[in-house]
Amino acid sequence: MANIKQVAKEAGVSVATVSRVLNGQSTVKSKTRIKVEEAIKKLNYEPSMLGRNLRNSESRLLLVLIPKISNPFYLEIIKGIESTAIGKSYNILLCETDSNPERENIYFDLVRKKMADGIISMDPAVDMEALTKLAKRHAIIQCSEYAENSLIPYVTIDSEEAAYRAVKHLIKIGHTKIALINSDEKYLYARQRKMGYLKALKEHGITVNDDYIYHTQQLGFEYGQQAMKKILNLKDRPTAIFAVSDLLAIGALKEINANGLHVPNDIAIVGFDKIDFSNMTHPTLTTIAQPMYKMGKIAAEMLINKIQGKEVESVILDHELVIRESTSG
Amino acid sequence: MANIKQVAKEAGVSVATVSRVLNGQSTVKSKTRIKVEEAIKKLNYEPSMLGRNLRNSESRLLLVLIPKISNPFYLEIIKGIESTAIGKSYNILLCETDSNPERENIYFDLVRKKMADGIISMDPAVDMEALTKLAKRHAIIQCSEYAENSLIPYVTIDSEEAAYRAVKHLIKIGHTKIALINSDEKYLYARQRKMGYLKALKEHGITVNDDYIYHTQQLGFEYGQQAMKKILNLKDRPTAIFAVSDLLAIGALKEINANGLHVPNDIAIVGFDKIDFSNMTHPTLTTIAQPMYKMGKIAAEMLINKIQGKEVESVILDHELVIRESTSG
DNA sequence: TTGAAAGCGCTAACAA
DNA sequence: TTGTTAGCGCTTTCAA
Repeated sequence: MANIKQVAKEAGVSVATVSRVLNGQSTVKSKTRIKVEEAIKKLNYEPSMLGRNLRNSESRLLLVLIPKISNPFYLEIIKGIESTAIGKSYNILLCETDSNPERENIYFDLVRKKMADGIISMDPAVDMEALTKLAKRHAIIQCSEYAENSLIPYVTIDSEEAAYRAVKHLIKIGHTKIALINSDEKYLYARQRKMGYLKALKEHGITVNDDYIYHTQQLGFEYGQQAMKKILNLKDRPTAIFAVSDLLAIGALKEINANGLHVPNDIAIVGFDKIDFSNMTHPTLTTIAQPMYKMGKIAAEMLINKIQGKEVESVILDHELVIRESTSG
Repeated sequence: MANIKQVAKEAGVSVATVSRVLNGQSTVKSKTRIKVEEAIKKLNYEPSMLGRNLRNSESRLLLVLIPKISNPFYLEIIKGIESTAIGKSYNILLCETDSNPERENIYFDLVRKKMADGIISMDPAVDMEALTKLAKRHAIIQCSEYAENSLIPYVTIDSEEAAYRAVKHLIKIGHTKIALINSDEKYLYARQRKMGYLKALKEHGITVNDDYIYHTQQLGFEYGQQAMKKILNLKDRPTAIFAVSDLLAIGALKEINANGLHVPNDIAIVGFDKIDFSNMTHPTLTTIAQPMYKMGKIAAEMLINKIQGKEVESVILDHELVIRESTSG
């Protein structure tokens, strides 16, 4: 395969001139430019990113860390990241961490070894200590998930407020016995969403029933199903469920259906995330919509700015309650 | 950040020796090795892939082309690819083509520009002409989707046989009025699955009813829903549906449920792919399971072999009919 | 407007 | 067992 030297020779110019043409510099006489372009065409030349990247000391690759690629919540965010990245000549490396520090470290290594220029972390289980350390020498942004008091910039929504609105909606339509299917409270978003839940109950004078609060180890249908199984076994069964993720809500819904109960008449459900599938369940799921595409877009812009050495500020985006069949007969 | 030269100086050896230690060559005296390792630790040195990649003329990046990242069918395949790739010190670049030749071309460029060492294509809509041309100079493997008579190696299942079995199952449980929700027949797998459908009907002396055959533009819930809407409007309604993708089947199921009909009593459904969701629907979905993880694993192995200049042979894997509630009262 | 030359960080051939 | 050195393909400084 041809290299820049051969093109230069073919065009009868120096490699510097070829490089200038490649990079669209205006200091090249158009006659020379044409000669070079013809040589490029003739030799079927494609500039190698390997040489360019070494010279520029960059890889033009962005790492995106997610815990589970199977969680559809991340899909739109990733799209937002990618389209922004591509627009600025970056590509993204999608990394599933499985919330496993070892796998995480493999990906961190990619940055340390200059194989990637920066990281967008969406893993709530990320090793914050390691991440913070890495952030001293490398560009890192947190997206959706973040750590309080962290110096790493983030883009997210107000989870507490969103949960508060979701639960308030359930109260407004007449429910007082409202269960919470939460994920592990070691995650900030889980704590925040619980706060919102408690705030709504308190505001309406509803006593908190500890039997109504469940935690799952992971986000996934099965976990929602399991939690719902226990809830259905309660003597004093709740009439509404707030799940902190659509996946959990869908699992819960599945279990309710399987027991011959009716949603929303017997039990109403609210989820969180507005994944595509939440509109395919029977009944469709009331849920909280996050501006996922926008979030991804902003995260990518923040990261690229950071890579370029600019100052970057954290951002909190709006959310929206989407009322569908699972809370309205 | 430290480079190899500084490490060499610190350790009092040459860069060649440092490189040898880095690459685990056994020709280094252990005393020297220790000196070098200490220097590496002291300077917090991380070898740069940029230099190494240029020198080795490789990027150690594999491109994986999929049409839609939102189709869960690809998830397990991707996992299979990635774990195999990581095991051999490759990373993967997941590329959503949207079946758009322009986006495709952006990704092809990555290979041309040596930013990636090879491609696993899973896009049925890929521009085969462009792909074949690219395959002359670069390593390419087709996974799941492939072109007949193409010289590019592939790993896949026997789609016709799988469809045949699915439809035969419906016939065996008593159905004769069986509709087909197919995707666009410009795709090979769509033609093959239709062949299987026809073969099963023919074998049992069932006349083909053209009103029972539908094509969708894309794979997605909505398209299955739309097709089902039309089917439900038929005067002589079928009693069973074979959809060539779980996504279509789930959309169809949604529409049937929404019309107050019962699956499988009123209408039975078989899908294809055994995506996770197919076990979360109400009722759960009978479907064809493909060995997705294995398929991904093999594709990655084939590609890496190809990159290393080895000969590679196409592979056809087994599938399995998974009978669940949507075809058994 | 163009060219010569240095150098990004690494590996490997060759020599010692 | 180790060192010297060329060179992978590119960009950019400096000089002309």
